[in-house]
Amino acid sequence: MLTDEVKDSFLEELNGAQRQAVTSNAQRLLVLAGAGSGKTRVLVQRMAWLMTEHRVLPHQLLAVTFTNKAAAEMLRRIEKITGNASRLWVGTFHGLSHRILRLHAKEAHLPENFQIIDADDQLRLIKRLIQERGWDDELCEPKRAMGFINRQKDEGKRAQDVSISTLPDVAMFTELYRLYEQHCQRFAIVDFAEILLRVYELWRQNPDILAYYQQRFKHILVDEFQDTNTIQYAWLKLLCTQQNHITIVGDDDQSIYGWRGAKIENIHRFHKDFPDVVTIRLEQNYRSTSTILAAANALIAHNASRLGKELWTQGVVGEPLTLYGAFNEIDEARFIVERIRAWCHGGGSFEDIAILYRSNAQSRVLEQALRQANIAYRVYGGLRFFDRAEVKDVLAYMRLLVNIDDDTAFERVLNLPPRGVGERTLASIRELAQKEQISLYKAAKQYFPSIPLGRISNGLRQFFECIEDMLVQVKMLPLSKLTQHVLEKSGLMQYVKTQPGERTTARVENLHELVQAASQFHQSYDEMFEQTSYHSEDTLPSFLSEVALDAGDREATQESCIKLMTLHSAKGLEFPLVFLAGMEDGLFPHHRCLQDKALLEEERRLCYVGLTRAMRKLYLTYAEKRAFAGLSGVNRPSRFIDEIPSQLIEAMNMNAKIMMPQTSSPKRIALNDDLPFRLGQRVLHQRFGEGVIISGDGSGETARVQVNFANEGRKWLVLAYAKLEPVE
DNA sequence: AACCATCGACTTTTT
DNA sequence: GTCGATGGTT
Repeated sequence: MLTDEVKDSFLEELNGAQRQAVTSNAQRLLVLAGAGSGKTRVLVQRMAWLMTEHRVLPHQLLAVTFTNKAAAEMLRRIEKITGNASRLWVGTFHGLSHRILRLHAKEAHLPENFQIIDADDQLRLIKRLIQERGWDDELCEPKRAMGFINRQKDEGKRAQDVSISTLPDVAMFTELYRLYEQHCQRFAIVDFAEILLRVYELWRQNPDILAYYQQRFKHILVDEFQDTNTIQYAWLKLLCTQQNHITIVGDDDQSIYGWRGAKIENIHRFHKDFPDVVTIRLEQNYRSTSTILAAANALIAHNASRLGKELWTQGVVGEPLTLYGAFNEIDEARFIVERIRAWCHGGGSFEDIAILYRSNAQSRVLEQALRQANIAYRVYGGLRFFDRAEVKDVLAYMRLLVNIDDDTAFERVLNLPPRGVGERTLASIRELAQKEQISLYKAAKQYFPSIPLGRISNGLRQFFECIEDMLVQVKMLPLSKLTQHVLEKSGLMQYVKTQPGERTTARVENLHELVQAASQFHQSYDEMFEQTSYHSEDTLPSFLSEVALDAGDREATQESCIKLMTLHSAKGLEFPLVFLAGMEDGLFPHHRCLQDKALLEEERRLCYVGLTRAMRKLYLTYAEKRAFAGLSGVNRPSRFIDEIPSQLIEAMNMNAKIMMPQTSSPKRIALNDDLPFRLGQRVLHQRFGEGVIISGDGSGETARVQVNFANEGRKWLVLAYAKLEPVE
């Protein structure tokens, strides 16, 4: 445990508010932790404090995070302080819920071998169900259907709970939801949202099980509380009793996941549900210069609905923010490269630097410029390891070995590598499966004898032989050997090697990496259960679950390179030098958010997150003209720039004379003050109806605007001819 | 059944 | 500009 010496030293290093938060005896504690205020540290130390001062045992603590990365980091730090955290429950909502489902599979009405499917597989399944139901996927768009189903689940609703609606879409989606529920239940598959909903229902229906967890967890701690959705809140609330304690940590100003169901209101709800909440604000920032904080504070002050919080620092004033208005996106990239060079000339290093942007598509031009300048960079947030197609293919074979009724896995690998069993054959198998109400694999087996000898029958036999051989090997080989075997026996490795394309090497490497991952998992599994598993029967199901719930951030931490990522993925990180690129109305704030006050406030919070990533120096850049999505548009600098006090910003115009072609100067006049139109303006057109101006071009008689019409889509209109009327 | 060309769409992302 | 889906061709 903790020595007194260590204990004293860690309390000494805390400021007043932090110490209060660490040592509070409140039963319901809310810590409003601003960016860079030492939030994780407080959480970790509070847990250490509880374990020492209040003799709370490790297994009586529950710590919930949103990402595996955050959970791993927290665990690492607790272990470092206390030396023993093995029985501590630290994990994501999904990870913890999954653990509970495995422990109580029977009571949760799930078979032991249930498997988790990811969003990709979920979409495939939904597509298939739409087809089977005989609906047109133009009418019943799979993506929207999936969104609907997941939204219902996130709200805690089953198909039967969805209120009857006269809207045709809702009725259709609800019916699909019911079919989807049936399918998943019958074939033992569980999607991400289901994991949480199942545990919630398990607790509701089994008071004894709930009571066990309520009594066991004396202290519950939740990180990033502003990102909880309805079901997560309900999940937590069930665990809370008069006897146990809960600490929630969050920052309403950094809530940027409203679009996927996160509810800031949960913080208010917490106050309502627990009248005795003690609130502590962590407002001292240890990250940024006071100039950067002043900018961030001023920006976020424009949001109406806030709990209120203002960051301050004892640190230096630092340099002003630098604003650069580029002629176009290429010029913007060039400017950034030039500033990176200057930074490194001044003794800075590449790893200090991050370029942040609103949408992934912006990275391309930046990457080009960086490559040209020979600057090492890494783009974050691409496809994650376990999402790579070739990796998922192998995993699909392995999923079939655990659950032969896993239709999604079956469909994925039936003809992979190609063995002559195509769409037609699959359709026949599907038909039989639906008629007999059996899984695709069983249907295929049944269907097989009726096929005339030939290419198709050969291919199918080959497939069966392959699967049956693997089913035997599961009982013989350890996990890594089995993975290797699946790679060879399926012919996937061979196939990937012979496929043309530049990515061949990377794909082969990924497959080797997967064997490596399996081997690692195997080892840690054996360590955990103090045994040696000679075959994969036990380890494979856990491996697959782990893989499904873990994005696999196994990227080698690059040496010295600059980082490119979206503002969303930058949350929680910090960099000495930050560029916020693409500060243009329409891009950031995104044009889809311009109309709606709540959405605009979320964009502003996103900007706040961006600003507060910077420790020492912050650049804001925008491009007057940007080629985006194939067409070029003229943009106004982001309104967020106007919301930062101008004395904090220094405008910089590099080589303005050379780089700005003459055509660029009168451009913005068309959309400026003298005309009744501006970007984001709602307008009415006689024929096309109502729409929103999304960009403009030219001036005077040739001035034209691009309007996004509700019914007609995007159109370019010359102002002189199209009689547009502004709409309030 | 497998491959290639053309068309259109296009925030943000974890589990 | 790039990815994915679709449709026609071999």
